[in-house]
Amino acid sequence: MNTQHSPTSEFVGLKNPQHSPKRMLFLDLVLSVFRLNGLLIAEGDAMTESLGLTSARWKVIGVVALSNAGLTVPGIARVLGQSRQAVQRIVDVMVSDGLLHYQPNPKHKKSMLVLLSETGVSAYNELREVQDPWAIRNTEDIPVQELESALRLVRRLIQRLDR
Amino acid sequence: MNTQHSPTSEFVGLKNPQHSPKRMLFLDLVLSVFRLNGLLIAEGDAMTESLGLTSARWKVIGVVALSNAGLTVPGIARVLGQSRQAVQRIVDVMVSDGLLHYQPNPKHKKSMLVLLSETGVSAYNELREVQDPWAIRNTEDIPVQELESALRLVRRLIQRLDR
DNA sequence: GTCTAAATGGCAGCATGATGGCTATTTCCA
DNA sequence: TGGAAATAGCCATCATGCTGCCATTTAGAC
Repeated sequence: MNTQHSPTSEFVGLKNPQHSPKRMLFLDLVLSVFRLNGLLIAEGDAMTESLGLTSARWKVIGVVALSNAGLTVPGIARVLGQSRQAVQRIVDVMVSDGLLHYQPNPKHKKSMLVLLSETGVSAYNELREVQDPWAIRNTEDIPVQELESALRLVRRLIQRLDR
Repeated sequence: MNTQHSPTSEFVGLKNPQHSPKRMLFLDLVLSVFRLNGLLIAEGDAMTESLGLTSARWKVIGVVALSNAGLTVPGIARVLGQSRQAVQRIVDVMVSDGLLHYQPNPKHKKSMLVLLSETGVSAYNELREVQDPWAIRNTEDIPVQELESALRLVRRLIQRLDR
């Protein structure tokens, strides 16, 4: 992705002595999350390219796959914390690509349920076949306890910001 | 932002017993980073709205402010881990908004140095005035040690992915 | 000193996601 | 039950960021 070494947060943070360490720590964390987000998207796109997926799509396919009875578009959006419209666009494309299909929703005349098609199910299986080794590869030298504690902190920040 | 409670990773992860805990933990962390990224951008936009800034712009203004002799556009891009083009667009707009200005670069005929204008300096000061309390507010009940350990993990993942 | 590879600028096109406005449907409560 | 509020679909617009392409400039190897 980068042609050079990128000092990112080492460079951006920790330089101005008039700020409290905690503040710099937090801003450094924020910038690092931005950075990691970008890298994860790039990585996800590259990883799922051969499956005809992208990062945006494996998020959706993952959510749908884990729902038993199907989800509406706004439901997927709520799970992912994204706008209805963004998810609607992705789902429409995925339906026309044959990965998902709509099903009448007994509880709502207009808001259809989204389900995996057969193609979608196999895409999800293939997805897991590349995603699992990727996840393992990226965590093999990181203790579970560290992952758990970082996840807790991230969730804590999410809870705080999501209102 | 969300009209309902958003279960995000609680929902997406931790359901399928055939996966190793570490894998689910990592995927959960990935989805949570996506989520946090979105929330941080929204928060940053709202916070700096009155200053005529956006998240994309305070990233740039922060990097430029911390550089002594100015940086080229590709230099900023390397620090932020973004494409030249994305940064170029933002910088051009910020120059025409009077926040930044270009200065001839003795080392490169075409690649100008980017510096803060006077307006840019005061915007940066105002930025810090809202950003500092925000950072403090969001970390007041979180021990420094937890922030440090999460930052270490995030950076570790960044290093691993950034090649 | 020359020549090749890397870096840069500038252009275009595309993907993702947010927002706002409008209408239709559904839910909730007085 | 009736009406307000929430939810959902749909359309358009904008912001951010990516890639590809090509010409120019710079830097490094020889």
